[in-house]
Amino acid sequence: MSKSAITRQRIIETAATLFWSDSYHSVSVSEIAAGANVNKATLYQYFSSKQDLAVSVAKQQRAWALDEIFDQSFRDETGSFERLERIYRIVAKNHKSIKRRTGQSRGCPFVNSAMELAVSIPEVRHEIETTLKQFAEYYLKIIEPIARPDSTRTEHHSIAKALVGNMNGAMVASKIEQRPQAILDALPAAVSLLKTVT
Amino acid sequence: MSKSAITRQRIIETAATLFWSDSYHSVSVSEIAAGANVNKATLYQYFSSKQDLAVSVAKQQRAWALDEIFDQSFRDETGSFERLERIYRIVAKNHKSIKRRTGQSRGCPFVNSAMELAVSIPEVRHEIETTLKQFAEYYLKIIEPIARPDSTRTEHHSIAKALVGNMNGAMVASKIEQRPQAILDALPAAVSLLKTVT
Amino acid sequence: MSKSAITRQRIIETAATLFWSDSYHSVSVSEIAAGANVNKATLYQYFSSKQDLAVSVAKQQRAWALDEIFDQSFRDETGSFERLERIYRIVAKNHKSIKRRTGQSRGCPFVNSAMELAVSIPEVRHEIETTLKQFAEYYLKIIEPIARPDSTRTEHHSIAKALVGNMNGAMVASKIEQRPQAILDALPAAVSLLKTVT
Amino acid sequence: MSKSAITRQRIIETAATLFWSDSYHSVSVSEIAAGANVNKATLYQYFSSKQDLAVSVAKQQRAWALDEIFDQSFRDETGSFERLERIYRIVAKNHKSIKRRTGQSRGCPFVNSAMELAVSIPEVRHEIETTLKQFAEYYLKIIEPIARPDSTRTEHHSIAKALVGNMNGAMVASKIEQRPQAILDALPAAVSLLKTVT
DNA sequence: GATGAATGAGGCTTCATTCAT
DNA sequence: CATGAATGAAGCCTCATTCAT
Repeated sequence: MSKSAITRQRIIETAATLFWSDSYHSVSVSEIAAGANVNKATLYQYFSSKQDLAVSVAKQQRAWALDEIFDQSFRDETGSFERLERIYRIVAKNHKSIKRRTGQSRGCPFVNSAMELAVSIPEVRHEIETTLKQFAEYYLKIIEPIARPDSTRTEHHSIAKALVGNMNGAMVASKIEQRPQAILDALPAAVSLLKTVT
Repeated sequence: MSKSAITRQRIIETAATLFWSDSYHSVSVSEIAAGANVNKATLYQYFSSKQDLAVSVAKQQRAWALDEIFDQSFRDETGSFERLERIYRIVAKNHKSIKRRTGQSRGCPFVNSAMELAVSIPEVRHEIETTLKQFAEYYLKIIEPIARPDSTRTEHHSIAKALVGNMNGAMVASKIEQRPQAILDALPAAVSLLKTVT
Repeated sequence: MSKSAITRQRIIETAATLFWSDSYHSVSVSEIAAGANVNKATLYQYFSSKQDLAVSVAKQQRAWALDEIFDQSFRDETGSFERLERIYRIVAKNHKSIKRRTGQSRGCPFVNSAMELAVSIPEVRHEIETTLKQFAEYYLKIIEPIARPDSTRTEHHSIAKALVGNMNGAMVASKIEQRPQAILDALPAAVSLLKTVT
Repeated sequence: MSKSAITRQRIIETAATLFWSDSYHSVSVSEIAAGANVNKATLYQYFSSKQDLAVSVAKQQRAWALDEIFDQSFRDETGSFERLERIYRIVAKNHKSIKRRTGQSRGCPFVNSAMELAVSIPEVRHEIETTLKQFAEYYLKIIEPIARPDSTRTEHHSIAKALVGNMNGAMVASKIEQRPQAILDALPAAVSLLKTVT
């Protein structure tokens, strides 16, 4: 990775962390630059605006989530229910660790950003829509192997979306109640949704 | 209602609308004052700060939601499944109408505010936590009449929370996909969750 | 005293206290009104402006100082040196008591107001100039009985002014060092100044 | 001096002049920025707040006073009485010149600021306390060479403080009477105070 | 005479962004 | 490519004051 690319990456990581720790608007460009150890003007050589940076953050976070949550959960040859459970366990573990470290239950970076920025930065909304679609693809791969033979692709899609929704709802609860355990609490509902196609 | 109370109410309503139409940070106090036809200084005689106003908005929105969604859905003597369905229908109808009028699918005001403000205005987070708890109470009243006799209160609570989560997930989807229909799409999952206790 | 006069007096007293406790600009008309238990609009029926109130306060404080400090010190038939000493003792006692009660060494209300307002409210400066002139009159009455026969009225006036200056300097020190004792510390210099005409 | 340092200095000088010409509260940050030919935001890159600026002004003014008044008066090898006189002459000349130029007798910047800000900006009070202590050191250096051999250090300190007080009282008079001559009027008292230790 | 309600103007501060080296 | 320095615009909030009853 070139020095440029490393700097760029550092800025994105810093911004991602700061945005997630509170919100897009509560973090200033100055703070991001300071956190990434770059001059503010330098930051603007990598990103044309704060909004642009937010879009890049959203993209980067998608890559992270796919890698660290979904690919992880699909790594071994295991059954669908186990995969589903793994997803929830990884996420919950992550959030519990953050809570331990920072005292905060931060919720889902995608949901957070989308709720705050959907209107004012449509591109962020679009990126997150794409992200959630990709999450749904993974859920489809969980559903299909165990689906009743007579079940339709449409049904599968609905369940996949319901599973995305279930997770998002859980993340919302986790943030509102400041209780990462809320994520695991939502696992049974996910399981029972999955069962409806079997 | 006294003149004071009317003015105060007008400010809250304006703020609620504006916050919901984009976000807390994207709306300035000046805009709220202008929208409510009061001088900025007048606004500050009713609310000690913008944050304080956000808290009042959160409280007011709770009252509205309970009145217009949950109480509405419980008005007639009907079955649990119908009540559940009504909740989703009222919400979906509302959001579709807003979309028609404004072009926007705004999502849930509680989820929106909570995601943006949970960290920086803890009192808003707290109010919304309370709100969702009260929503869960209504779901409990839907669950209990039809629950298996051997089902426990703990189970009921879990389902109630899952239903709140399902709705919140649906609202998130509705906002991210800009598609109020997402709310109705989530009804089957809600129904199937409810069935798990019957 | 009529009810009106009482209210007016209460406003002046409140304002005097508040101005003295910090400064003219650090106290708002709202605070004064609240402190005096009157509506802000009522306050404006008694005083045409905050500046006008400041002028009235300056006048009132003159009356108090003459009564409680100078007339007190001249009450009994005693010698000049004792009278001089009494002035310093009364003032010091006062300021020590305030310090005990509030933790603050507030300095001289005349010097404070004059330094802050001389430019922007010339009438306040003028009132305070008059006040200090009247103080000098009292010092003259201390000087004359003991002055060398060959000393001139001009000399007496100079000493009187020096005594006023000595007290003001002491009040400044008392405020800057937050130490009311500074007032008594200045007594020897006053005495030695007085001795120069004997 | 770096460009930064020059800008910073320019802001301090402008603020010092403006504060002195009326008062801290009567001057807005906008006016200071305009006077220093910088954007308001630039000012805030050099000073974290208006209060912070006031503290820096107080420090700068100390340096000026020590340089231009006390060090000047001590420059040549002369006697104590001459040095004392020089201090008063320099100050008086200064104030007369300002009065000629601006029509105002502004008084002492330290006393002015202290009286206005002692309560609300304790750090300003502290800086000015330090300043006056350093002035007293100079007076000590005037006292010691001519003090009676049997006089004590404590006495010397008292006289030094009395001289500071005498000057401050003179500055107060100069401002209240709008008459810089009041400064020179106070010289005889200073001299006679000095003589008390000889 | 008293007061609840309202307000224009302006306060301090911070923002995202750009210039010039 | 990096950065020290600068900035227009806008943020939230408070002020002294007045209106209308």
